[in-house]
Amino acid sequence: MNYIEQLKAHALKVTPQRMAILEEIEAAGHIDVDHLYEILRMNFPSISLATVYKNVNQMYELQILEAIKVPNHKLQYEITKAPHIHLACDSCGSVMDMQQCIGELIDSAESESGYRLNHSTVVLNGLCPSCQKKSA
Amino acid sequence: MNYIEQLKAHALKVTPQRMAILEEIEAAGHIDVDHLYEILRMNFPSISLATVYKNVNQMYELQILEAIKVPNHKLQYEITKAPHIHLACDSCGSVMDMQQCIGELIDSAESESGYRLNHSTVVLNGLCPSCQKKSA
DNA sequence: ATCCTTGCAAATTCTTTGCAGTTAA
DNA sequence: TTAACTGCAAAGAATTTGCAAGGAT
Repeated sequence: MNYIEQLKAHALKVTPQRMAILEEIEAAGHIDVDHLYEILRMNFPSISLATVYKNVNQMYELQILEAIKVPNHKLQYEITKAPHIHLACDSCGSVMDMQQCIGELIDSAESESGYRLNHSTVVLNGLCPSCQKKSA
Repeated sequence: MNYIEQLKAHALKVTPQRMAILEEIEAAGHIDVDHLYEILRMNFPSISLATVYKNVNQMYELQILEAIKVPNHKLQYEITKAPHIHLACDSCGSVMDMQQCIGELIDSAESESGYRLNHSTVVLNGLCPSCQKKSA
């Protein structure tokens, strides 16, 4: 999808910093602020950490981004896409996306609760195949 | 359920501080570290913030607690119970539990992915009934 | 032209750590 | 008894803020 449209739709100006942030998060899949900053600096030496924070927070609040917490790891951000499931490894901290329809779940929760729901974060934690081998 | 048993099962000593932390989290339902500390101090003036952090982190890693992130609010902790759904209000930050079976979801995700899953955090975000009225 | 955004540095807030004394098992 | 736990204070991280200069619309 087009980030430019998305930014404009939220009345955010299309700056090179914002585009770079979105592109790097997209490329990384799931990433925390520190790591994102380190990567951005490679192609964008002048960017400041404060700018990364301001933008990530702002876009998170606008639901352009979502956040996933795994024990022992910092909050990881990703581009908001269709509702899906995250598989998170408690050992290495990696997060994998899984396409599976959770629309029904959301619909039934909404009608039962009276909440007006608009986004979701579903994280299933455990050990990824690779970490299972290591601990075996 | 019995916290004493649970602590012993994880080789954690049963201290008054730990019991108080668990009891206050239970009573609050969902609470962040700061707020928890403030409440604990009322009945436990000598408790230190460092102790709260150490214990919450430790119990989170052991999955005695789980964590929920809502935009604009600090991480909130709760006692780990049977897998269930959290309804979180992005406006007031409140979190409500909803008993609904997500065992199937977990089982199918596990068999499809090769992950060994052992806990889950399902958060559906939106506006609670009360905040819907305010914004109407 | 205007308002938003950036980058810097400082301030603040949050979290962890080391250690000596205390306590649960 | 002894290994774990607590509280304190200090250190260290993480995050936010104020403001002047620059940039997008």
